[in-house]
Amino acid sequence: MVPRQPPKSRSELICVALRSAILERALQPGMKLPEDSLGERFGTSRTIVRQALERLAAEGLVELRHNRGAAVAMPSLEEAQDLFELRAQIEDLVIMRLAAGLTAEQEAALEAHIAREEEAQSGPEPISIRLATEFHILMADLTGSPVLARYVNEVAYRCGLTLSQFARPHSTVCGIQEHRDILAALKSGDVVRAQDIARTHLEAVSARAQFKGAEINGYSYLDALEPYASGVRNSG
Amino acid sequence: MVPRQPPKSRSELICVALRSAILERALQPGMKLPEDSLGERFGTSRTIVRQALERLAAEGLVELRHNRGAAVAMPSLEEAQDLFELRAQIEDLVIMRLAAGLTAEQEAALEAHIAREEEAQSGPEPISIRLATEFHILMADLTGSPVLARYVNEVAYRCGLTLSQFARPHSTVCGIQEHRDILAALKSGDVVRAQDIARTHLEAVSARAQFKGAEINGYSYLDALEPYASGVRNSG
DNA sequence: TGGGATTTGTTCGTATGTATT
DNA sequence: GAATACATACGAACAAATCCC
Repeated sequence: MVPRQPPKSRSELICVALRSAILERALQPGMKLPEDSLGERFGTSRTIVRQALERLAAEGLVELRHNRGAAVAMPSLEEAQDLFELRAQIEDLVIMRLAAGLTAEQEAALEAHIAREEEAQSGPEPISIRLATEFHILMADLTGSPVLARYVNEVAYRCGLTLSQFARPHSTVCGIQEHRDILAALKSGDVVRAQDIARTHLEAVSARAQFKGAEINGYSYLDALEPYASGVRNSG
Repeated sequence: MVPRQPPKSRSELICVALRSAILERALQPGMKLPEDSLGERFGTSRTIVRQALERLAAEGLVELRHNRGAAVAMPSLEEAQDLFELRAQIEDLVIMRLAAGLTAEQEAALEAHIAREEEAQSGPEPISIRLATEFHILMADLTGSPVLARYVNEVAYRCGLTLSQFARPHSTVCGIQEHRDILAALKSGDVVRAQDIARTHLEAVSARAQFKGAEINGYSYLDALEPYASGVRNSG
């Protein structure tokens, strides 16, 4: 039973790895991303890395300065606020669709994810942070709309990046209970209430964040990247 | 007085050209986009064309099938509806910001655009179609928020693509009067009314569209592309 | 079915541009 | 301020997959 190898290209895998690394704050805003060291680390040539970086730049996670290399994007505070506002607006649509009739499978998927969040609570903090964002991405996926999935995915990742830049080190971004509340509201079928709860949740997340001024330093990103890279190398 | 050469890369210029071509329906959904012929047409190598195609694929305007080349995307009817719904939701934010206090420059810019739409009314239809979409993109630009500008831009272009696939040949997508109404509502400062008008406008556009089944044929895209290509070649 | 032609995926070398001493 | 070191931008060529007859 082959695990249904999805025909993902090598550069897509690198994208996924870098996105996770950014969301888990292993790669912090401002860190440089030279093509050849990444290529060496991921076991591929610069061309592939370049593709990945260009894609991430299109998504707003990476800044690509002409002839000056790539770096993890450093969104401004204004951008951060715009992103959260936009995200709430888009997720309204997601909530609306799910609340209109939550199937058993959808409910099970959301519960399974919350369970994983609970497990991760005792583990390393970056994992919890990533799972918290991915709960929202899962909701978007469950709508079955590629359009919603795509944009929630992108905006949520960018929000995660802004948190990495502006949030205090140990602010509790998680909010597992709030995810449980959202699920309950979805089950109730009350669209407006579900939207309210989700919106309040997002506002709480962004409010918990904006306290620390941006600080960029500490550069040993290559070691920080190792766990993400190995997954790509072993996939040939 | 040098016309301030914008530091746009060659591939970005090709992106812009292809986007315009798609929005003006010179490139229709399903048309193949071979790297070689595009490179020859734009006077550059395949590498650059490839970058542009990858970017357009990330934006959802182009479908990139592994080892099978690129083609203009063929969104499903469901996707089309999702895109218009999402677009209305995002543009709510745009309207909210502009209606909160429209400056003289913003007003002038919108009026100038409407004037151009009026001029184009007697000219070729594809230009009118493009200008109609770009009115919305201009509104997003005028908010000064790169985030809003970016996503309205992308979703609006994708909506234009869906219209190209599903709208009847000579459906009047334009609605210049509706744009005037939006501007008037923005000037009045009544956010809710402005949002209502904009939303109604978008619903009207998408309603005018969904009548024709998708039909793909007629392939002489190389000639159709010439006017877009020349602008790129002359920019070195 | 098979083979040739066409198109894409990838690598690598060179040129160009930027930062640094 | 000039020269050096470094990183990216671009293009030509090779290899692999697909398409078409």
